[in-house]
Amino acid sequence: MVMEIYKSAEDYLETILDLTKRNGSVRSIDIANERGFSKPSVSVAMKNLRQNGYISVDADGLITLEPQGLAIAKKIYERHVVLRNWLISLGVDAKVAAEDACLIEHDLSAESFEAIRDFVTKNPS
Amino acid sequence: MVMEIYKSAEDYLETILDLTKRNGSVRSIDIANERGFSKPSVSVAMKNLRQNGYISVDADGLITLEPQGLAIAKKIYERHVVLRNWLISLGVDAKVAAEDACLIEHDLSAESFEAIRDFVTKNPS
DNA sequence: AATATATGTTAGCATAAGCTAACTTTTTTG
DNA sequence: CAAAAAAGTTAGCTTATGCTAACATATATT
Repeated sequence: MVMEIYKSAEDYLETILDLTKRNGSVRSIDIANERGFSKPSVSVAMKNLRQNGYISVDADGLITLEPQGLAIAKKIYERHVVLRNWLISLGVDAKVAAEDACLIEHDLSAESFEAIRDFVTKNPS
Repeated sequence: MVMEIYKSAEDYLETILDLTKRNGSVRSIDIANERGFSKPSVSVAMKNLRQNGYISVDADGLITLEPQGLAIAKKIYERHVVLRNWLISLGVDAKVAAEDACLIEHDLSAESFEAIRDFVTKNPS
């Protein structure tokens, strides 16, 4: 059975990567605070990610990205950065650009994303 | 109470506008065939759109966009066209561009959409 | 006219993803 | 050390949006 990865899972993995970079370590409560979700919502989401091998959680509750989870997190993170920078280059406010990047970073096909990335690369703002 | 309009509702309204342009008239079954949804799914969705004043349905089952519904349909349709053309101008395959436009046309803020529209207008492919 | 097909509806189910309430467990602090 | 605070979990609810099964109604064909 092929495990499908959902938008919310992608977002959680991206958030874990982001918080790891910023704070050095991540636990459920940090994700809840960062995203504005309740503790139970994050708890259940982490349980799913753990059961599917995307993350591991040590005895102290510290969350680590497993290789498969890290790969997804990096992919979404790259998309986020590229899309945000591209919108900013078109004159969109940085905060709005970041929000919109969050909303579309999951949906774009690889083909479209790569076309945008190439465009941004060739037309630096 | 402010009625919130959901992505699926926006998509249905856009589909109704599209089919009206293409075929002259629309009924539930046309939408089901066009979108690949079951008849009951469309039936329930049309009931909601009707109850919220977005569409009307005559005795023969022909669907008409009411002013509020038409406004939303046009908005999403314009977004679709602009986003699709923009992706095509970046070298994305037309079919993929249309699919991706469908996925992101609901999420973009007005600010980002207008920035893209301006860019496309000033840089015709 | 009778049967077959097409269309529409209702009821009930599934799933993703959030929530609160209530609980346990762990950590901190006075 | 005892009490309080913080963190995590479980159970059960909600909502959007799709589905199938079963039925009703309308249209078309023999």
